[in-house]
Amino acid sequence: MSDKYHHGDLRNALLEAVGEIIQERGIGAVSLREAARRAGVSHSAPAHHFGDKRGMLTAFAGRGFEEFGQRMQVAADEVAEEGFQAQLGAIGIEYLRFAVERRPYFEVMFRSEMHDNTDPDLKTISHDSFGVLMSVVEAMGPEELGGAEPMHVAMGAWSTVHGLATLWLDGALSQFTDEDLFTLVQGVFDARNAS
Amino acid sequence: MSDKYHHGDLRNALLEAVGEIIQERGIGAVSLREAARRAGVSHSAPAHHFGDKRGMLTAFAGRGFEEFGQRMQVAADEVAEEGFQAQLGAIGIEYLRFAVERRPYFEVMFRSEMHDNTDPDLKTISHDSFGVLMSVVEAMGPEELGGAEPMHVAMGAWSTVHGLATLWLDGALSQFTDEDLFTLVQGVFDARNAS
DNA sequence: TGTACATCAGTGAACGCGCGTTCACTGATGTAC
DNA sequence: TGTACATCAGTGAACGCGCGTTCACTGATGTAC
Repeated sequence: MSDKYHHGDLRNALLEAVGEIIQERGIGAVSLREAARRAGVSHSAPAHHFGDKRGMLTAFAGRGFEEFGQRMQVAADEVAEEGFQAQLGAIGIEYLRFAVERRPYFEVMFRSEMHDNTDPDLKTISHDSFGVLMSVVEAMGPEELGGAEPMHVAMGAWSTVHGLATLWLDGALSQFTDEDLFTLVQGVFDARNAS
Repeated sequence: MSDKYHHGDLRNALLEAVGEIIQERGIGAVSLREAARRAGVSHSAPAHHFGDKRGMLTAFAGRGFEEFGQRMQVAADEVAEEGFQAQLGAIGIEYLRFAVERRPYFEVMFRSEMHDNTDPDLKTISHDSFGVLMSVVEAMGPEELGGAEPMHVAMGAWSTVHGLATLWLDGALSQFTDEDLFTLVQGVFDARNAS
């Protein structure tokens, strides 16, 4: 299949290649030419599918948000009967897990100078992801919220796990091992509920 | 002074230039040549002071951590008599303020692939910055900690403000205005203490 | 006070590199008849 | 079943660009005597 003139699934192959490049050499190493090289195709082929470099990364971010949103939803649903606190915790853990397991997606998704964040599809899907968290928080009653604004509770949860994820990915937590990270987040959550 | 052969303060001028570049065109636009251009000096001059590009950014990060650490310390000291919770809050607010006001520093400091994070000076000074937060938390008694580990309390505070800062800088909170950000963080803190 | 000399800071030409983008092209595929 | 033709996917040469790094150099400064 590799010596066919038509690749057959080049768009997907290129996006896979982007993920590999980021995983192996970091986000700065992404280029149309390198993606083409990895997909075994001429350097000008990517422009056919994505227009330009930004287009390629926008498509990549879209893929990421799709998987991300699904995972958030599944995580929230799985513990739906254990209460809202359990849902918040499950979403948080899954958020971190995604950041670690799917680092290339995570980085492109949240670095808006890399993609076209005015793209309507991307706006829709990223907004939907946040909606999973918001709908959990909005379903909470005043007693569970402790009288706080739903938005503040949601932002508090989001920023905490996002902060842990970015600190981890940026190497600021190099003192901890990979497994420590998840006991750490559990400890952070517990410390919060205790105070 | 601009037509002198010796600049007199080129090292500083180059680091200033790096800050301007990031502020205006983003971290991806930093280059030795552009920094030299802005400092009004030949393109090969920066190598004299920093060795290579990574060296220049390492020096830049060092400067950032220096100012950062001082600001954290001042913020903590100013409200030292109002109790530990006030100190945590003041550090958090100052953290965000630094991220917004000194964005170029913040970005290079926390993106470890940009600089040489094995540099001993940098390790020392960044470790010291974290020490400001840790020493506040470690001075808290069991009653203020609510029985939680000091490290977990510290990481919770750090990751929350760091998450807010990075989400803000990356444009994920574009729904909020610049001022909203600080009322938001206050709301997040309050929501936490309420629950 | 003057002179010789070492040291330091900055120059400018040159190199090779990988990149994004454009464009006329060609090979393969599918569809209409 | 065969043929003509349109459409689509990928090619490869070419362009101009900014970059990091090297290196022999030159101009300015400071110090010893």
